[in-house]
Amino acid sequence: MGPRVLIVEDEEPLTLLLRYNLEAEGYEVDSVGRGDEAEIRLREQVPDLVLLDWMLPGLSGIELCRRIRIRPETERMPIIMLTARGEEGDRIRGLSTGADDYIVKPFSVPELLARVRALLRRTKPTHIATLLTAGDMELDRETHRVRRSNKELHLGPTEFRLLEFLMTSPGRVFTREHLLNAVWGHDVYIDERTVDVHVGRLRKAIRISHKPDPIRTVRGTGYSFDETFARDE
Amino acid sequence: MGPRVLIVEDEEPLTLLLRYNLEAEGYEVDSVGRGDEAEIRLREQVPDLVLLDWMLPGLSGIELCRRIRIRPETERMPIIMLTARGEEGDRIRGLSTGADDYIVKPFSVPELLARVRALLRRTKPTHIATLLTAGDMELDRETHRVRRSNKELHLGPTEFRLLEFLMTSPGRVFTREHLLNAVWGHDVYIDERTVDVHVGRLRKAIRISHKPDPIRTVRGTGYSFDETFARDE
DNA sequence: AATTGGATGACACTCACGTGACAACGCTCC
DNA sequence: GGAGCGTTGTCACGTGAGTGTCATCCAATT
Repeated sequence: MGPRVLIVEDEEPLTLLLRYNLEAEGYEVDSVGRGDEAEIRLREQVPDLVLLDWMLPGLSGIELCRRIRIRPETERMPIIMLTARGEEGDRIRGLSTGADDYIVKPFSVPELLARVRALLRRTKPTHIATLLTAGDMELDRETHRVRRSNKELHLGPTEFRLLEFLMTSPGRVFTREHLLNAVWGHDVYIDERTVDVHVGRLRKAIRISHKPDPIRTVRGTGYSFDETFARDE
Repeated sequence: MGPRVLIVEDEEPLTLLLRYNLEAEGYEVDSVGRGDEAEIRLREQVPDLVLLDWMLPGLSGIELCRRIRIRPETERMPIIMLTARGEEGDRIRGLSTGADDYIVKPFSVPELLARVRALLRRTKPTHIATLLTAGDMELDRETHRVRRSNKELHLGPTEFRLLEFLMTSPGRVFTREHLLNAVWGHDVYIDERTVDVHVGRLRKAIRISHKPDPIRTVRGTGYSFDETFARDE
């Protein structure tokens, strides 16, 4: 059983997105929509990490954070704050209240997952795959390096996250909408065709002469990392 | 007993189409035609998912959605909005009063079912078949791949949906009208003969020498995926 | 044989995807 | 500060796969 994560967030779609991706990574996910509910839940069970929204009904994130730190059982439990853009000043207050990390909405899924992993590595050194590999491709989350046939490749940040996300579910086809949510952020307004462009750039970046293209276009639907790619080697 | 789905839709034929196909997938289906009725029904029983039309008599979909999110019992219940073309796009996503997903009419049945499955996978991880298989044929919904005798086949989007739909109810005969509704969309105006052409293309695409044709023509009625096909192997 | 309904090849047309170009932005380094 | 560089989102354009319709041919049914 993986590490337990509690999501405290009132925005339902965001909660689902997070839950889905965390579970896909092997976490045990629980979630509540209100600050006071969260407090009760935390009395029942202490998770390994909490994702805490800044603005909450019932009990504000910052206040909840303070209370968590007071109780001895939850004193050292890692907390990641989710803050909306524009609350810049609040960041510092959030951290000073005792959050271990914060992340600004909108954020990409890989970015969040990276922070979760980073925090859990400190407290719960359960081994979580840091190296994604398929065929002659290798993606190291920790060092942010991508190799193909032991040749180092240069990818932009977005291309890296895109490849990272695709490689976590080889074979699975994602719509452009899904990719925008996962790679760019959960409520950014970006043209869907932009995904095409980045896929194109990614393809170009990982292209090696006489080697097959690992990214598959599914006409009318979206893209996927070709799961047969490794076998074709 | 499968997951329970509530349909809130005033267009009777569409309701029937949805009910029919959802039940074929093993869902427990209930339906109401008015927004205010839906609210009452939801007080009696909370389903696992709601399909909600945007425009409704009695109480608009958007208002109903808001109210659903207010009540604690239905706060986290997945909602899929059915919207007419023209109100589409990011507006709804932005305006979204809490729907988890939306789908634009006209939509195909496989498309809708895919979204229903996706949402229920998160909240109710009851195992739902992602792989359709019959004889030497294999259709993977997740990777969008079709194999026959372990040989990868190439199908266009429409052919894929057509085969997917036929394979979910092996042996059952569908009229052209039914197929148009299910595969193309519930109110597209397309010549019925077009179905013939696509069936022909599908047949050609899945043809392998000396293997039987899995698609059966029922003269005067329509087509079906041959349920004896698997046994003929 | 006549009639009805289905199969199929041809064709025009649409539309989704790939790609190069470009402006805006944020960096770093003088 | 300003110049240079890399990255990003959008657009325009070209191309080819996919789609719908039709005419013709073929098979089944009467």
